[in-house]
Amino acid sequence: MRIGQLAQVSGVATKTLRFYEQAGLLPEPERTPAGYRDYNDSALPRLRFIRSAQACGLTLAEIARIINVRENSGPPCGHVMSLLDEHARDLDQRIADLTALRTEVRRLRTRARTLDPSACGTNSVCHVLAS
Amino acid sequence: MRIGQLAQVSGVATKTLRFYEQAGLLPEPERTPAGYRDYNDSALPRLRFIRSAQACGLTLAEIARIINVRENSGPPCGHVMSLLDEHARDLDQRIADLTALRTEVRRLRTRARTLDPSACGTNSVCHVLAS
DNA sequence: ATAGACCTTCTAGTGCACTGGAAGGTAAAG
DNA sequence: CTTTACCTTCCAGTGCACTAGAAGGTCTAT
Repeated sequence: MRIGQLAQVSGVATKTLRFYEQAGLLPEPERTPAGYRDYNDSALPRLRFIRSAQACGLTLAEIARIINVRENSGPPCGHVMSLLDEHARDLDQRIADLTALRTEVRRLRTRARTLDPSACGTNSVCHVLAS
Repeated sequence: MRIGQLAQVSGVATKTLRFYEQAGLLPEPERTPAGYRDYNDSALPRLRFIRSAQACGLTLAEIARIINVRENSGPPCGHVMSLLDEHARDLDQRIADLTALRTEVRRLRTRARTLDPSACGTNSVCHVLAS
């Protein structure tokens, strides 16, 4: 399977496939005599794995690390579990931060409707945001 | 007031102050005969405004735009209100996305504890993440 | 034979908000 | 006079995940 076809069936751009290979996410494929990449059937499940892991919020570096652990030390379950724990905590934090921010933005927006534009002092940029 | 002192009292790094000036967020200050930046009292409230706006999730480009509107067309209230609306919607979306992601990550993490590492097939990288 | 579709490598750019470092000028203190 | 601290400009790098483009090689169809 050549790179364009893999891009087609996987939905991952050609450029991205080469980039993943260079980043250690995809193994180096065989080459045709002309030097064209010739992927075997393991490439597609690997790409699906990468997409699943990405969808969980893992970075490419973390995914590469999981693949590396897998190839050198067998099933990376423990490693993956601690990564998931870490990301769950991270998500808790980010959701809390964004929720607080949303509350503030809504408050400002509501306040903006009750303020008189002409009362906006010339010494500040905006009396809605200046708190 | 020289740049180091302004950095001190504002808590914004010297490099960042020069960067803000270059980005149109801070007006170009006076210069001493030696070419040193000499800030007046308007710089500090301006920096506070930038910090407030940033805390609301506005980008530097949006903040620069608000400042520009203010300087050319007076109080930017309408513009600011639509920006706040937009950011509130954006926050809703991001919070919903992250919450869904957190649910999924927790589900995988729970599942990982019940799966047997030795049952992890050799043809996949990780049976926890491969779904 | 030639058009075009596809492939290769390499370098460099995107967006965001800074941050770091080099090379050099200036001011105040000892 | 020299050290030290501070200032200047300019260029380049950070992290993340790609993405773009140039210059060239190859394969297939007409």
